[in-house]
Parts: sequence; C-alpha cells; structure tokens
Amino acid sequence: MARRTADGSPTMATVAAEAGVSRATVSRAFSQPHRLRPETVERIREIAGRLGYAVNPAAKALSTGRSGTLALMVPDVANPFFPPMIKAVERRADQAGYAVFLGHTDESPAREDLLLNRFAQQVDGFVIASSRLTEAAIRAHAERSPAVLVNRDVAGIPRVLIDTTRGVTQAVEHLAALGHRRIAYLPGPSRSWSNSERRRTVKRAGVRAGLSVTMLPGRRSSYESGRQAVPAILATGVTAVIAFDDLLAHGVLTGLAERGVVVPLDFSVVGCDDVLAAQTHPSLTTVSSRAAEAGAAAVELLANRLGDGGTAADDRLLLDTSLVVRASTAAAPVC
Amino acid sequence: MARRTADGSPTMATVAAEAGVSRATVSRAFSQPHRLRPETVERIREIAGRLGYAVNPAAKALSTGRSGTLALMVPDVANPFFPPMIKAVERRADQAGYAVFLGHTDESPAREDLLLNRFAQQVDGFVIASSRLTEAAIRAHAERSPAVLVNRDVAGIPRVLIDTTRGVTQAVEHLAALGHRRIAYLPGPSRSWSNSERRRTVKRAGVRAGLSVTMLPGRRSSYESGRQAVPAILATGVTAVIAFDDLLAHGVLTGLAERGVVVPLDFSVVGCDDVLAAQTHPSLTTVSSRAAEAGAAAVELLANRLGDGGTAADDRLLLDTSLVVRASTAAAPVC
DNA sequence: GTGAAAGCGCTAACAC
DNA sequence: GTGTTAGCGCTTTCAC
Repeated sequence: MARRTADGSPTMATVAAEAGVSRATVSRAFSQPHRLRPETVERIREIAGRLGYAVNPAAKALSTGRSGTLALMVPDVANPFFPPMIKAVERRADQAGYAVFLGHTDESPAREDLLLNRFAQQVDGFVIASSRLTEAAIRAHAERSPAVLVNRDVAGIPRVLIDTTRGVTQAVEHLAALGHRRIAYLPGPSRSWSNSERRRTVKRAGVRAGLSVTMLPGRRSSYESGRQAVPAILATGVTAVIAFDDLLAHGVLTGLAERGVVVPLDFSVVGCDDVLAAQTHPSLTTVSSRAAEAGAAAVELLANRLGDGGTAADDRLLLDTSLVVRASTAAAPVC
Repeated sequence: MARRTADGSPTMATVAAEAGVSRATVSRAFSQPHRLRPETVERIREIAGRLGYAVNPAAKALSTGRSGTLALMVPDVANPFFPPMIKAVERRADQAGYAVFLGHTDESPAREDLLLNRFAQQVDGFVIASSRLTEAAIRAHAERSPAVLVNRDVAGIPRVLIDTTRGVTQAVEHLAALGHRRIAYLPGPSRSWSNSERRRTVKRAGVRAGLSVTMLPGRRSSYESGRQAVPAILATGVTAVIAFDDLLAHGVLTGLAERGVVVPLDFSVVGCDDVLAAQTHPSLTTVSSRAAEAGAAAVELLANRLGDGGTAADDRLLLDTSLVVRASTAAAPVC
C-alpha cells in the first residue's frame, strides 16, 4: 500500500511502489529520463499516467530552489500596447516550461516596487515592461532576482528596446516634406523611457529639418488625455502634432473634430505604436511597434540566463521601427 | 551561526537563532501571531525585518498544501472586454493574499483544457472567464479544483453572470421605437454563453415588438470580422443591426462607411459591452457591461470558498445591464 | 506561551 | 542503471 497525499492524489511513492522501483527512479523518469533504461521510463510513465500522478510543483520548487515561474510586470493591462506583449510572453514562457504571474502596477512606481518585492520570493525571474521605477530601484531589484527589461535602458541589465528613433524621425521628415513648419510633441508618462526617447527624437529631427518644435506638457496615456490636450495644442499655433502613442493621438483626433478642425486638411496628427490599426477616423498615421516580438525576446533572454546559469553578456536587443502613413497627415494648410 | 539558505537569504532558523527562540515560534509570529505574546511577535518581526527574512512560499506551500495562488483563464487578453476584468481580478486577489497566474486560451477549447490541467497542480483555485469548454469538461475540472465561472452558467458551479437580457431588450425596443421593422443580430463566438444569451434575447424581444429578426452567421469577435460582415448585413435588407459586442459593431461602422452607408441616417448600429466608450465615429449606442465588477466578484466567491472550506451554496450572481444610447442609432430611413 | 519533532513530496549526491 | 539517504524551509500536533 503506497502512501497517497492527504487529498487522495498519488505521490511518487505511490508510483514507485506500483512500479516496484525506488522513488528516485520515478523522479528520474520525469526529470532526467536519459539516465534511465528506456523501458523503465516508459513503464513508470505509463503507471503514473494510469494513476493520475503529477509532480507536485511546491515540493519540486522547495527541493530545487526553482519554481518554474516568471512574473511579467506591466504598467497598465488596459493599454492596448500591452496585451499583444502579454500574449507573446505567456506563449513563449509556456514553451520554455514556465508559468507566468501577471503584475499590474497601475503606473505607480510604489506599487511596482511592492509587487517586485512580493514576487521576488516566488518566481525564478522577471520581465519588467516599461518600468516606472528609477534606475537605482531597478538595479536593486535586478541584483536580487534575474530580470530582463523591456523598453527601459539600464546598462548591465539585459533589455530589449523598441527603438522608435527611426520611425519617429521618419514621421518628422514626413511632416516637413508635407510643408509643415511648426509641429508639437504631445508627451506620455514622464517616467517612461519610450517617452523620453520619442521626445528627444522629435526635437532633434525637428531641428535638423528646420522645424519649430513645441513640447507640450506631459500626460497619462489615454484617449481622454488626448482629447483634453486639444485646446493646448491649438493654442501653440502648430499645424501638426506627434503624440506619444496612438491612444493619445486618437483622443486628439476626436478633440479636433469636436472643434471643427478637419484632419488632415486643417491639421495633421501622428501617433505611435500602431495599436489601433486603421480603426480611427481618419485612419492614423503612426509608427510601427513590435510589442509582441519584444515580449517574446525578453522571455528568450531570461530563459537563457536562467538556464545557462547566467551569461554575463550585457544583452541589449534593439527592435527597429518605421513610419506607417495613413490618412491623418497631409500637406500643411496654406494660411 | 544560524543556517542560511544556499543563495544567502535567511531562513526561519536564522531568525530563530538571532531571537533566541525556536523555529516554531518564528513560524507562529507570522502565521498565528495571536497565539504568541505580543512582545515576542514584535521582537521576532523586528529581527526578521532587519535580516531581510521572508517566508519561502514553496516551503509553505509544500507544508500546508496551499500555494496562495489563483489562475485566471481568459480567451483573449487583447479583447478590450478582458483587461478591466484582469485588472480587477488581480487587485482583488492581491487584497485576499493571492497572486494570480494568467492563462490565455486563445479562444481554443483544447488549449483551455491543457492550461487548466497544467495549472491544477499549482494553484488553489480558478477564475474561468468566458469558457469555451463544453459543460461536461467544465464540470470535470471544477470537480478537481475549486473554480468559479464568469459568463458561463453551469448549475452547481459558482458563477457570476453579466446578464445582458435587460440591456439587449432595451436595445431592441429602442430600435422598434425608432421605427425599425427589420433588424439583424450579428453573433460572436459560437461557444460563448454571452452570445447565446444575446441571440436569444434579440429574437425574443424582436418577436414581442413585432419585428422581423434575421440571424446572421457567427463570427470571431474582432474589428475585422465586423467589417467583413457588412455585405452580408446589407444583403438582408434590414435597417439596423445589433452586434454581439462593440468590437464587431465598430467594424460594421467602418464597413458601412466604406460603402457610403451613412450611420445613423441610413442605418442603425448597436454594440454591446461598452468597451469603446465614445471612441467610435459616430459614437456607438451599446449595452453597458460590468467586466471589472464581475472579476472582483468572482475572486470574492472563490476566496470565500477557499477560506471557509467550501460553502455548498450554489452561488449564482447576476449583474444587470442597460442600454447606453449614443449616436449610432436613429429613426429608420423612410424608403 | 513556547519548544521538540515529525513530516509535506521531491531532488541530488553518493553508493552499489 | 538504480537504490539509499539526506535534506529543501516551513507547519503543526503534542508536550511541557
């Protein structure tokens, strides 16, 4: 009579007894089958299957010190930029044998910090997307648990960056070519690395193209924020705006329409991330994004690092982008 | 010299030694502080904090048989209906002391089944949202692990249902009042309970209002699906359509515009779930949804069930809805 | 109120 | 190739 666990489910001992082998052999049949005679493995697996046996993850984790889990931290699940990334991370992690915890930080550095601490005990590693933490805080966490960053550039910590330099530069040049002389940038979350990058790129490319570039005050990334930013945008006297992302751009489109400003005849709008496809009216000129790829790559990096016992390589993967021209941009109005 | 774990982090023994008590006492200081002298608790906690001690979740799980984790299963993270629910589940679970795994089934019953099996070992319970599984399959899983369903009505399994009967009925009556005599329903995923409900409601309310109701072929819930459904919709000769959800309705809006059909003058469109707010053009008349509340309630039910050792009550929570009239519906065209 | 000791189910040397 | 034997770090009777 082999012992079973309290809730009745079989344990290794149950299988071992049934198969007439030791528990170690059963263990090996699952974790290192190559070290066993093939027929033994097969027999044990057959019995295990018949008995409905499954490895107890907690026991395995306690024994090995590895949980087989990852945590993915994102600022806002509801922002359409993230779901494709979440999907990709989950899928890739699954393939690598990891289950993933989702940590929703709600754009709050404090909550991000809290969750990072809480999860540190129960996961093998982190994928931290669009962190709102300071570099020092990120460093501190990365020192304690393996982590890879997405869209955050901290030297020494593996990271995958969606590099919008090219796409945004193309956007500025596109507007310049259309005859716009005065443009504005509508920023997103102030602690966002992507935002700093885009802001800098717009500035630099604008200067190079001989444009006057106005920097508007920062905003939370949302449709409503974009809509509310419209008066400020119009007050600057520009003829085109590049928004931090599509959500903001979409709101701007609506706000403009509400004031009778016709896009793209009277005004041009450019978004970023291409998360709305052609779903806006008019369809949005934007910069392509690669959120899903970024997520998959991040897991890849993390899995390698966890597997090989940590390569010391300073991984820094860049994903390039480009402008997608649709219907929200056109020649500057003649006035 | 109290032992520390391999990676250097302190263990209960470390704290116990430092405090001059037994490991059992340290354990109690965290899990049942009321059974200890207050000053003891405080001293132990102080030392633990100073040493950077944290309970090892795997050891605790192995010992207690409970992992302190939940899994949330959703068909599609990228569908805007789910993120608010995910957020709410995560938040509520966090408050109840649970971390949540996210399971993305990709609308595939097979994958849902697979993930349910895989997670069964490592979580204390499931929140299964909009399951695409058969009733039998759901029953089988619920028998092995505590589960609560969202938007799936299986007797005997705790469930929270967003009841769109009222909202959809109001939508039909709204259209009837506007003079529409022939309407259509554009269905969503065939295995969706919500879809069956809405379909049934449209049919019933339509008959009662003396309308002719056409049932179109089912579709995956997406913007593109909606757009592609337009020819079929127009072919039916109806003057209004009620779509399974806002995503489909949004696509229909675009498809209609592409064919020069003006909404709401020539045609009326109603969505469901209110996930796009007023972000469409024209803004969408829709049925309110309560995804976040549903998610929170589901966790609540699950946590109670896990806590009290399982109330046998056949929980069935209904969340009511109502019509939100915006600009995509108007009087039927006179022809 | 606190301690001693026996596990929880699995893995990983180390033998044979 | 397979078995023996210690633990992994925590909880939990049962004593005192």
